[in-house]
Amino acid sequence: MIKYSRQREYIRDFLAGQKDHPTAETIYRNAQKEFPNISLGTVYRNLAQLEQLGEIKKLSTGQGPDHFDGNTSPHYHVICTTCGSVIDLEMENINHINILAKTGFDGEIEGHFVYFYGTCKNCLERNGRQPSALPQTLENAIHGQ
Amino acid sequence: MIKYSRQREYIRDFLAGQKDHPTAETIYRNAQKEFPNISLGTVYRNLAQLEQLGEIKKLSTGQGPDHFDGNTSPHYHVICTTCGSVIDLEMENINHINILAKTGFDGEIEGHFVYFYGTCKNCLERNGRQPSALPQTLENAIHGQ
DNA sequence: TTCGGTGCAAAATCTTTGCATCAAG
DNA sequence: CTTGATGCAAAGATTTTGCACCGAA
Repeated sequence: MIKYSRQREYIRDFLAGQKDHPTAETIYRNAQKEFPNISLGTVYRNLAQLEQLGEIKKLSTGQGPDHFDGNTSPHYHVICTTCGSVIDLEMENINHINILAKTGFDGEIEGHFVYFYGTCKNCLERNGRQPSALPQTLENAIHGQ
Repeated sequence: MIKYSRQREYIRDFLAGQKDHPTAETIYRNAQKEFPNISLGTVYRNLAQLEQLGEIKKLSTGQGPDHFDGNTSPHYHVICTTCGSVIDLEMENINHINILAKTGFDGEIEGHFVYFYGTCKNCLERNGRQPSALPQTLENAIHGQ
């Protein structure tokens, strides 16, 4: 049985009010303003719990720490390969790809994770719209999973 | 300038011959059969280098260690949420989703990562085709990124 | 000979966990 | 009271790195 905690409420509310997608570390540093003695462990435990409850989503970008999203409605994200930020994407749903996947898989397809890679507006402007400042690593990683 | 190394060649060849997608640890344990003193650091360094060269791909599943794929042709993967294995998927390309993404993003879309989640044939048979043995965590994570 | 690669171990990064104590129910 | 939540610190899991030595070119 789950008990109320001010720390958990803070984390939920903080995430709900953020349009970016902070990491545990960022959430922790903000929470410290209100709870000077809060620990990172508490932040991680609450994030895990909130995710279980379906009140937040964890975004694993495959580079660096996970990010967290207080918006649980279905939507996709772009990871800016220049600055690393994780940005909401308004886009029609693409659940039809599950059906495509099913035809080629001898088992059950239950869902998908999709992350787009690209360059955000800010970074485009800052870099004078160069062809692609992608690290080779990502450049190679991008097509085909 | 890159110099030849037997260790790197072994890793490349090993990956090319695997249809599953081993982790660095698994590659390491296999390499030890041929190079009893090889170190995990060497494995990681060579994997990073091979990825840079575009000769292998890194698959970040968001749970546990990264997996590596010696097949660099465009294709997608299913992660079995029961046994954790990463399985190749034959499926028509879905690059059109980049265009959908572009219309909703004020910046450049350069590519995407897609991972499907589901249950592989083996696990379905082993578990008598239960509705879904998904951990709640994944259940929540699955729809919408 | 030169300089990239290796083995080894230490460190870095990110996340989880044991435990005594605190506080919600 | 009872039991979940917290703070703290230690430990875990994964990956990276410094350094002295080895080996490819």
